Amino acid sequence: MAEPQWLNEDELRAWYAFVAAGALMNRRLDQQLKEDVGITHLQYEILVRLDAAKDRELRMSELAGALLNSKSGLTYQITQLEKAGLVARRSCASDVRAVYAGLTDAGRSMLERAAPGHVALVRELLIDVLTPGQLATVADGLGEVTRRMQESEAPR
Amino acid sequence: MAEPQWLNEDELRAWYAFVAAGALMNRRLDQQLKEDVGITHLQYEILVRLDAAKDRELRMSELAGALLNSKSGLTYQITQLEKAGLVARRSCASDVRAVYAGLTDAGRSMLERAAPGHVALVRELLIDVLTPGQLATVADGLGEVTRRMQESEAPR
DNA sequence: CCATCGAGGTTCAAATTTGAACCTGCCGGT
DNA sequence: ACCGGCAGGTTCAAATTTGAACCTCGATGG
Repeated sequence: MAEPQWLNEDELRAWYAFVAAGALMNRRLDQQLKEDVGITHLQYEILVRLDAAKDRELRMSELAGALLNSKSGLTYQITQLEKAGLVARRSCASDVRAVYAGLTDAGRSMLERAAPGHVALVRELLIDVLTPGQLATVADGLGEVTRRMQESEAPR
Repeated sequence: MAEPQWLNEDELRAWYAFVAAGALMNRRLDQQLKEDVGITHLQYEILVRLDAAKDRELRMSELAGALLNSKSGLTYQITQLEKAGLVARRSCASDVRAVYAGLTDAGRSMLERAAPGHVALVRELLIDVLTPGQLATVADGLGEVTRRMQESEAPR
């Protein structure tokens, strides 16, 4: 069998830059959102998806698909958000099993308060650091990376 | 005050590609390493750093700096790795407070077993999906992003 | 119509992560 | 030599995450 194909120096640089940037970015965003408005990055993302959805609501499974965590994790987070009054569960008429999570007015207002600071930080930490060309490359390259991973997703 | 500067379409694409790729990648690597050799990606990274270090050992604080998690998180992981016999703690002669974590022979052997599959997956999911040019851009761009975040690290 | 399979969510226990104390012991200033 | 501050790690409780088991239905093929 062939020797494993180790990463050369450039590949290693790219790999570590990718991993480190992701981790640091997440930490920063979490921190800022927490001290700014008291929610985590994950919760913020949930609110964003709901806000963007038709009627500002989505089924749990749709949310779980868009986000990247497990079903039970989503159940937990939605419960938290519901306790905080930012989201409300509603059962589905046509399918008794299904559950919709909908953004409440408080949730919408939270989003409005959180978004400016969040976006500004994303801009400061990522967008503004890259040239437009680099940004496009990242979008294309990592977009393709993402697409492939989603396709080959081991169906759990 | 100025309207918050929202992200345009390209910026949004880049941002989401970046976030999604990071999350999916981590999930995949964790899965593979776990079912392959029974360690997490984080633990793998710890072993790698130790292996690369002089005398195959590092102080806890050095490790914590290289990795991206909290001090207590590292204590926990090192304890786990020590239970598994992959790492050994050793106290420092010159500074009683300091603790060294060193790779054991079992740890080295684990790394040798884990690395080929891990590297192959990184290659398959990221490296081989990008063109050399894209790879270089990612290394440069995200490298700079990482550097800036580390510099401006709010000293905790 | 009936048995099954599988989808949609939740629950539960176990593993992990985090942040805030908390100990010790190094160090600089007085 | 003595004190206050801080660096290096650990501990502890609380929050989160994960995966497996479970429950309830909807859809499908006989």
